[in-house]
Amino acid sequence: MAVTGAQGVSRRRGTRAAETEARKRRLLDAATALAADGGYDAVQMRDVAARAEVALGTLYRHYSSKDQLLLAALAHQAATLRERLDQRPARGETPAERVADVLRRASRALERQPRVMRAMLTAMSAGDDTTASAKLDINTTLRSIISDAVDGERVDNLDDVVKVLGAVWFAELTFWSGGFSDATSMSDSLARAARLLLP
Amino acid sequence: MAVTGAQGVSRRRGTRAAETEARKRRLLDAATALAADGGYDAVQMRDVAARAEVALGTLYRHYSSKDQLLLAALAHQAATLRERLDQRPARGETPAERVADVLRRASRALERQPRVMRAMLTAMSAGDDTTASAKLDINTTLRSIISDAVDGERVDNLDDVVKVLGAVWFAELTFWSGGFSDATSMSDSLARAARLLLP
DNA sequence: GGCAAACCTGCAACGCGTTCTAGCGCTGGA
DNA sequence: TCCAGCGCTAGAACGCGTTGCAGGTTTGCC
Repeated sequence: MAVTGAQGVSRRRGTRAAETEARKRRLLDAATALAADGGYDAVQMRDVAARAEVALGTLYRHYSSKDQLLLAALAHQAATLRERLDQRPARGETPAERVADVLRRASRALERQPRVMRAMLTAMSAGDDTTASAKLDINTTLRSIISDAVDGERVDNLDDVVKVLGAVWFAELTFWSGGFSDATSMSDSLARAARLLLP
Repeated sequence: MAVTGAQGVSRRRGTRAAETEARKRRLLDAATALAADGGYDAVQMRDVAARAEVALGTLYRHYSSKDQLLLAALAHQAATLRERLDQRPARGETPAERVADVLRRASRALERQPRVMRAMLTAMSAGDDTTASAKLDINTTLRSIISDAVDGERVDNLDDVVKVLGAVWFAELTFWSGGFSDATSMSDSLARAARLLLP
């Protein structure tokens, strides 16, 4: 009687490794769905596991903490964003305009699912050492999005500029997620910063 | 027998209101001391209360959550920093140099008690709505420190520049506290940002 | 076929933030 | 002078992240 649920269901579905992948996917989906409803607090590990039809221990086998779980989901979102932006490159004459355009589009995506992103950002800014590499990864993706938008033109100190813009982006996201600043003023700040730093 | 501890001790110390203030102070001190030893995790509400010789309920009466407590401690530190900087104004010929100088000094202070500041930053970036005003407050103090350093000189878009520098500062602090970037590279990034943005 | 290792499941248990209860003493106003 | 109410204390209790345990099943290697 012990083993019925997931394994029974997926008995004929594929290889063991594929099932494991599917389980991890379900876990990320479940976390995202719960975050969409009630934000960070609503992402409760027992619920995530239940919704993904997976045992709690298995959840912890794949994602060693709640923050790791949410960061993995965030990394997935960031990658998706990057792909979408790759397909429709930024518009604008100058680098500053293009960067502002990209960041504005990104902000628009946030507004659609504010709770989700807030939950993930909460995980992002938790000061846990063990999540450092996940965070670095996400940060790299964000920077690459910016530097793609600058594109073509030669810009002095490009790396530094991108770093500063990445920092501003991150800070604005955190402020927004902390509740004092709406998405509009977030885009505005980013656009202003881009104008200050880029031709 | 129930009421002996704190009240007994402070029986002759002062007015009721003064005792309350003293208790709040002890709570902040206890939180800071525990943070100095073991960081965020070591700041356990029961321990804070015990060390301050105050009942747990009283701790919660004054600071309605662990994050509020740490943010109050952080606000106190920020105010102290500001005073110290007021007494010894920033050095440097240009605004950029002065800003870099101030931020470097601030970073130095962090290195002295890294765990404390990391614990407080963890609280700062937790996405809790109820702490928004405390965070805003701290942010205002940090910005005022920057804009004092720019001083005198007329700078275009001063407000925007200060906002960007504040954002970079915050982001760098978070990265540092997250474990990937040491205090030195934090000052460097800040100096570079100042140079990009200021004459 | 046999066996160890890797994965899962269900479930109990622990730690710590937070809340709640009951009771006591001081203080300020009627 | 008496009493309402606030601020405090001790301590129990609740919720949720996290860990541990005792099985079962699958897979890869001999």
